[in-house]
Amino acid sequence: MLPLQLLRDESERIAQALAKRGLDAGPMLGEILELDRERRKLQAELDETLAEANRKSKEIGELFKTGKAAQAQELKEESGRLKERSKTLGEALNQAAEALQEALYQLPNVPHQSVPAGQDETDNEVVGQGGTKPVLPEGALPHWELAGKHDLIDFELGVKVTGAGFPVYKGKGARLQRALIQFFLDRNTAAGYTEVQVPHLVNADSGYGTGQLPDKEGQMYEVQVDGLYLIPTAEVPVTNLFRDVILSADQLPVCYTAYSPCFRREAGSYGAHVRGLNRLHQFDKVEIVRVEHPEASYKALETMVAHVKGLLEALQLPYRILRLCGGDLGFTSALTYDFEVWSAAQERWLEVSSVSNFEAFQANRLKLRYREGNDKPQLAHTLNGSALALPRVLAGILENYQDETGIRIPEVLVPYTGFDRIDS
RNA sequence: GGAGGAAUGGCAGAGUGGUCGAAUGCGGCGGUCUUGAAAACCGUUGAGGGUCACACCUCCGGGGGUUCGAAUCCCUCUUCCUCCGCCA
Repeated sequence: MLPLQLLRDESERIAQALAKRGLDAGPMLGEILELDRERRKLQAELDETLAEANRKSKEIGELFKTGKAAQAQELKEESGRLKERSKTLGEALNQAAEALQEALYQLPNVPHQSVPAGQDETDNEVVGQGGTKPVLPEGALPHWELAGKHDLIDFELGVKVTGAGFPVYKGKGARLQRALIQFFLDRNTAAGYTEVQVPHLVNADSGYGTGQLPDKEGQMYEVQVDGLYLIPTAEVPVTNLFRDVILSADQLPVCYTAYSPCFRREAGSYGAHVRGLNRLHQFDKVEIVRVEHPEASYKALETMVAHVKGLLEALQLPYRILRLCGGDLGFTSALTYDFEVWSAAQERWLEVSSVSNFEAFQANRLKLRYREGNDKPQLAHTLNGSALALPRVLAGILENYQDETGIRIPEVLVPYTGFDRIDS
């Protein structure tokens, strides 16, 4: 949710920037500003009425004390009329405030100036790459076949226990996955991120805080009886740790990392592109989250990008970095870099990380602020990124590291796995 | 799951119908004193809306109600504590 003050001050600029998303925000902004005026007008009227009623109440108190009951009675009647009026005004105000709130929820974040205009993922801009695509041996296999051949992952068992998209990892497959989690957490904490373990179910307030609600409701699994949602990413609980928080400026930046399973309904996505580990309903991810001073947030974003890059280079996986275009940019993000790993056997790129600056968009919903000295609290900036999402990294390792007889383990992982090859 | 108690400002803790956004202590910030620091003393110190700035309005866990008037009374929800039961 964009800060209202920003819309009042810079609606022209915002409308232009939102055009990069292919959105004609002019009418929406007009409506919002109109609702805002309406709301303030009603608020002023209500305040005036309440002020009057407050004065009357005090007078009545005085009159009773001095024994002038008859006069007090008169004032009571006037007070009653004021009460009626404030009730009506209050209802009108609530309606206006609610309409304003809803309109604000509809408005996505303003793309950063560096965001390229564009329709969809084909317009994303490649801003970096590294590693070399391997030359695979004769008879190389896609990861789901490798996983079956070496008994690393059992997709069918997952179907039996739960359904499609819930794989069962076994033996060295499970071990490799755990090694990756450990490796990522170690690297992240070494880079200054504090490890946290957070709930995997969140309440609706948290969903609103980070922007999953109200619009992306269908993406999350919901536990209706308790009003809870399974997290689609650790971003939700971790960022919500800071809901309704005022930090002092010298506490910034706050850097957290968390491992969690992620649950996504991914309704309507089936077919060849979701085979194997390409797209799952449950997967593991290690996330990094930062709360930053607004002036430092873009520098922090570059730091995060460099860090994620370091992870992929340590694993020696061929990757590329994309700057998302306006059309592909997430609703809550101002600037996003995607990291993709080359899937050698499928011959396609797989997204393994998405690093974003949300500026004050989430902070505004979260009421996450910082205070400089004794100044008024200001909205902080929030950022996050995957570091990294596990299944596609796993897929990349299996495919890229396969040789004639099996699969090698990236050197940096060997201390974590305890084995350096997978052979059957 | 059952029975009781509680929820107030950064923290602790007063306040049981009016002048209470709220005593007091601690903490924070500013100052006096000091070579400097500590101590002591003085001042200041919640958030949101609104305004050029004031005024003014709202907020004492959330929601609803009683009353001219609610932190204070009633209902309800949530959370925490104590006891009992169950349990990884």
